[in-house]
Amino acid sequence: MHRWSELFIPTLREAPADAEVASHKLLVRAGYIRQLAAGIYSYLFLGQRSFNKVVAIVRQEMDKIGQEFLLPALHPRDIWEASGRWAVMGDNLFRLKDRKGADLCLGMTEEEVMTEIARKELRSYKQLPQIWYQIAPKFRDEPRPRSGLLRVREFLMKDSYSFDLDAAGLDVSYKKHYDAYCRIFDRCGLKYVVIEAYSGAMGGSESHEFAVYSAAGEDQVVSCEHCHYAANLEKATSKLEPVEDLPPAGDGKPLRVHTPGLKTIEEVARYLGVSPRNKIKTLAYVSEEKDAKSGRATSRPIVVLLRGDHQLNEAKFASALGGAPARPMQEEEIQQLFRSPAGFLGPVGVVWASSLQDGDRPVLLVDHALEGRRNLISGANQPDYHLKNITPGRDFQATGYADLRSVTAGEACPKCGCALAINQAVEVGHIFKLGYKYSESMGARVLDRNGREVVPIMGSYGIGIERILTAAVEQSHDEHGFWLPPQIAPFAILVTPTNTSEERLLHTAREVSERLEAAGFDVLLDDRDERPGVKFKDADLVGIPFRVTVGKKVTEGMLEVVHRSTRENKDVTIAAIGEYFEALRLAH
RNA sequence: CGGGGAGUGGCUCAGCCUGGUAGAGCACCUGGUUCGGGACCAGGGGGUCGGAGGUUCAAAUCCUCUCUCCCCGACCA
Repeated sequence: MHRWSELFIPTLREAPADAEVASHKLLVRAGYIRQLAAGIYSYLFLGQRSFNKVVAIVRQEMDKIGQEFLLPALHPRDIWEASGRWAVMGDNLFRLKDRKGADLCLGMTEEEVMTEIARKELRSYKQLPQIWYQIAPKFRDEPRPRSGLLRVREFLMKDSYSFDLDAAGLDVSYKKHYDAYCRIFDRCGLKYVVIEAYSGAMGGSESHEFAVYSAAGEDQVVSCEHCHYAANLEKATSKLEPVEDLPPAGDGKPLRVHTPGLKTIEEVARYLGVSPRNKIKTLAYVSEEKDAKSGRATSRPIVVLLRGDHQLNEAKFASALGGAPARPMQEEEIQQLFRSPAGFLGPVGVVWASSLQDGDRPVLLVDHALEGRRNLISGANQPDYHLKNITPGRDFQATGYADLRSVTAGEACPKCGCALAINQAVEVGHIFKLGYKYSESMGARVLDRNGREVVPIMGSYGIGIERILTAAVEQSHDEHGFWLPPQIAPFAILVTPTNTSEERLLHTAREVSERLEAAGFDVLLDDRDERPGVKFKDADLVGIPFRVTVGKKVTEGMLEVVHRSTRENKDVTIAAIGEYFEALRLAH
């Protein structure tokens, strides 16, 4: 049994000035964590104890589907070169040199190391499938660490990797992870949602994210209240209401109209008496790529067309470009391509690339919402003029059509048509079907049944351990403190004698603590010589879900059990205290 | 990296504008009283005012540079 009087639990009456988010303030106040530097935290006794419980749950569930490894955090440069990510990861990768001047980095994920093992060791289809996982620190030099433990530079991650012979095998490994993740987050007491997600820098096809709704979260989750549709904003789509096209003006061919000084969509639409929905929004970007062999940087104009009232989604844009980074065009570049200043740009009069491979011409990507539309209005590539009667496919030829716009709240669900909502959430887990990206680039091969060499297909799967705790605090707190689910709380029960100088109270509290502990509960005895008010305030703060108050009623053989979440207060006899918690445990 | 804010005992902050003695509350130590929602009395310890340079008889305060942290944007577990 742990006695508070002997422990280091530095609770704070006030939140540190640099904390903004509830979980950050409370975890510091409760003595769980202390900050060492931006995005770098020490976990103190209560924090580490809670982490250990989370880790134990994760490990138990992962052991049902995979095998635990422990990989190094220090990686040699060459494996990251092999995967191509030494260059791709840029400043996010912590890099360092050893005494001989050799380049090393700190692992931000471990696809490279796992694939390296697979490459060297896996020889036959008979060895597949494999699921390998670890629970180990990861390092990312985040551009901006944030919100306490929500976005940090060193964190504990459960990362796992699956190797299968074919896509059907990957489906099975993926499903195993999906189910294991559900069990993990259920056991951790989180109220989470599973959403369709964007694969991002990881590459790959299918991807799901496990998210916990919280205003502190950085994820935008689009969800339907009616059906179960839920997706990351970077991935979400919606059904659009049909838009009535304008009737052709004049002879129906592109018609120049004078729009003096009117640059924005809104201004032009109002001036011409039409809706922004009948306008084309023209956005100009440049993608810059370094040729891997020559090292020469090549840049290429990328122009995006959207419906006038729509917003470009950067993630969708990036994936339409195959992940190549793009930056907004500068004024001179715009002049060069369109021969017109920004504000009057349009697709007509430029010869666009017929495909992304058609490298000499500028690329024109058009959002699906413009497909099949007629008689739209765009800039005329001439100062103070716009064009009417623009019909895609007739007046200009796009390089390609893609889903490029961001969904907005209130649009119709793509599955059932009901209104979509957008909410903030914390991403606690993410699963990816990676495909062949790493196994191919790093040269992993096995022989199949027919003795032919095949490349194994991979999946990769992550859980942020800190984020489980953070999300749990975010979802269950008030101005006095927080309460964790007993499974992940540092202690399940706090026994509080109101006055330790009264021998009888202290004695009873000890005895009750011992009995509860013998019954298998994690018990903390607050035997500090403090006034009851101080102990109650601390009890409310530190995340322990149940409190047993040992006070005056002891003379009548009674204790009080306080449920932190509801603040319910129940009298229980000393004799029955064990059964009381036993019954609660059964209820869980 | 762009934009905004902040660095003063352990914590939260005042003092800075208008240069001259470093302050409050909480926390801490000793003694006493007190004991069901952050007690009271008495005494006490603790601060290179983020760092460097400059102006001045004199700098927490004015000037220059710099470091760190937080918040808003582009990234992710």
